[in-house]
Amino acid sequence: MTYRLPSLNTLRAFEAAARHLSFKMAASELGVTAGAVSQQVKKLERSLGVALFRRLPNGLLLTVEGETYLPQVSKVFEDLTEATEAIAPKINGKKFTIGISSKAMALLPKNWPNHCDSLKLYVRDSIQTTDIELVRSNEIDCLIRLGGGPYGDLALVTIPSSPSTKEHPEELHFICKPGLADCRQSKAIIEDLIEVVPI
Amino acid sequence: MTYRLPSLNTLRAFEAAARHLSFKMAASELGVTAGAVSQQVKKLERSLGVALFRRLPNGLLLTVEGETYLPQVSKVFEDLTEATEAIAPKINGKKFTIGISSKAMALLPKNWPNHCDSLKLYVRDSIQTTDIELVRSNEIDCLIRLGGGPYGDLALVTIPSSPSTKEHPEELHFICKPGLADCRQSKAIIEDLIEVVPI
DNA sequence: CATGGAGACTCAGTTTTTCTATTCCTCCAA
DNA sequence: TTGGAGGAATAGAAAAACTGAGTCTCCATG
Repeated sequence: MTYRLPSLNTLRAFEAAARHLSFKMAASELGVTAGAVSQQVKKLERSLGVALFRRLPNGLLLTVEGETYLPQVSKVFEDLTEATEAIAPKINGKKFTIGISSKAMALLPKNWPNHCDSLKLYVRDSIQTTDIELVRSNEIDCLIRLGGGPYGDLALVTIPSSPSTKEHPEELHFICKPGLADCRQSKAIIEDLIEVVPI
Repeated sequence: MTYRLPSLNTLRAFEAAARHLSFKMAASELGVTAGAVSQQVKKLERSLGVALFRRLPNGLLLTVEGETYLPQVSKVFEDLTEATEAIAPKINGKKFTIGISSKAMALLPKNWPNHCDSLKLYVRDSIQTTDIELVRSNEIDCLIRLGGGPYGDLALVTIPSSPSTKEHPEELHFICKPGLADCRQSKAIIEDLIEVVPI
């Protein structure tokens, strides 16, 4: 069976843009510029012969076709993610790697994190402050540390914790590339941290 | 939700190669060279960190992972094809376009083909013999004519019919690009022709 | 044993695609 | 009216994909 399909990579641009209803946000998720997303979506629309977005002055809206297409494309990506993770020991060259500072580690239960295997996590502890560079260079996927910043264009999720005084807010920071902020692993880790960190 | 996926276009190479258990045949289906397929598959395997094929001296075999992966990837392509055809008035710029010569048309029932809408067929009749060039240039997707040839690297399916004498074998020829030979539309048309042509 | 064919691999070089960076435009809100 | 936000368009740069030629191994044939 041969399939007549649009260029599959343009579908990623569409899916992200449709989810966010914004080329800019989709671009940030995918780690490219908004122009690139715009071009990819346009290419897809041209090859399908149908408009997927309505470009309004104040943002994007899906057309009927886009509205129909989006959930199906998302579903396909979910299925594919699941199938891929089931057979692949590493995606993009490695497991999801967590860098964590000693101080942050001390705040967490001894056996944290619990779900290393099922989520394919790999923990590198005793990461130094300067190591947000490791995030930028893709050496690690995310960094968990106490406070600090700024982190430039990296995504930051703050997990509140006590005892924290105004002077020394001991908040955990979860830092990663924007495109990874809400992938399965990130979300699982963040949820877990919220649960596990002493309030 | 962000998805950590391999390059989607490498999946097409894998899927075709796995279905045929041959890089060469996959290449022909995709309209590229075998080297290109080999490289794409290798890239996929590297990014997943797992071998999908066992390269035996006398051909290819899937590994356990490949065996697991194939049906899921195929399923995804099917779903995507369906979703895409549902919203797209044209894939790759147009409906599936049939060119048909006057003589061939005369051989067929008046209202042929019946399934134009559901299969998104578009029929251009009175095509000339020389118009296999229209197939090469993607102007039409397939050509239906009486006998003739040779067609070079194009795919040919012969539909036998009578009355045909040794001297003037009135066989219908279905000609298309190799990559389109067994797509949904081609298969439906060919089946239909076999049914409809007087024996 | 040659020997020739088939199919996969490699690698350099080219072509094609994709991305960036900049500039422009429109709309909206202050 | 002005500034900001977001999308569109463009040229040029960067990256990815493809080709084509040569190599290798295995197998079938004579």
